[in-house]
Amino acid sequence: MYLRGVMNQQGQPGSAIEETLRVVGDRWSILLVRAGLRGIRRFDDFCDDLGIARPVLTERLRRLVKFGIFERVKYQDKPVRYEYRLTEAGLALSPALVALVRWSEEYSQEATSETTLVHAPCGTELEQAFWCRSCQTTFGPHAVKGVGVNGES
Amino acid sequence: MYLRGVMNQQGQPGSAIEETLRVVGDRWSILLVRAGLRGIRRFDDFCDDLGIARPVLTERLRRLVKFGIFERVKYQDKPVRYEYRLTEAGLALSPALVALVRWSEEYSQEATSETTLVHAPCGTELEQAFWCRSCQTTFGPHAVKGVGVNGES
DNA sequence: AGACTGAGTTCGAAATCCGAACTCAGTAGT
DNA sequence: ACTACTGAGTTCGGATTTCGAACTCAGTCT
Repeated sequence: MYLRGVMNQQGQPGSAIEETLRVVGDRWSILLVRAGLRGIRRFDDFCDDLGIARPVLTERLRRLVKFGIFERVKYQDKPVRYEYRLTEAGLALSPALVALVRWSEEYSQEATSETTLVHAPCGTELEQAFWCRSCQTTFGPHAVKGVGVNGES
Repeated sequence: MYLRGVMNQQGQPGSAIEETLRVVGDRWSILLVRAGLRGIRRFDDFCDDLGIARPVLTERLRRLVKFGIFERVKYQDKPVRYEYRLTEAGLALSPALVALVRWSEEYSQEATSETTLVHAPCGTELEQAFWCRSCQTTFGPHAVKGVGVNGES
């Protein structure tokens, strides 16, 4: 029997990830965060780099600002100009981004990637793992339980 | 000066994550993977659990199967019925999912989450970290360099 | 004056999303 | 034999999003 009772109807508050994915779960937002991490800050640069349509970029940036992932900062006065910078919260998305990049490299077809992810101090390619404080070990995804709310695996 | 030359035009192959996000970067796909991890396998159960519209679910599942994240498995004959199971590749998305869940808990408003993510063997709440083999240390997102392609940070 | 820059808006066409109702094969109950 | 039900979809029309291309607007540069 499959648990039918987990229930997640439309009207309900929904779990945290659901809300998060309503903000960040589209084709562009994650890419915008990645661009932000690569040092891109200006409207036209986001536009050129991602090939995103301008009206969509406008809307996305507004939303990401609203949810505290980017902030809109004035960087000159004469003609008043703004740029978009990742906030602390935005930076904190990098583990998710890294996990996606890793996955892409490993499983995506046409992965012509020369991507490298390195530990900045030493330059070694990094591993992503979970860390259990009490066991003092790192471990992979298979030993994780309870992904999400009410998670019976 | 901002690097204008990173270039990622529309027609181009695009980096691996871009392709990945074209598959998985929408409001539902990640949620479907999460549901899969929670043990949900059948069409109607996905439907009820997520509140996703049926035609959209059909299309999403088809796409995820096509990209090797789910597989469509016949589980009975008499009336022939199929269910959807996460593949190895699908399971491998869990680090990304976990990272998102963690982020959601920490930064999303209205985070009424009672989510817990634990190390299955011991039940301790888990940390997510990067692991540098040569330094033998774990470290956080700030010490990561080169997120994505051509990444100058 | 004329061209350019950066950050957007406005437009109409095309693609997606949605809920509700329908299909279709088989099973279970009366 | 008739009815109801199940599971995995499909069909429908309408609402929403997305798109590219062209436009705006303030200020600067030549």
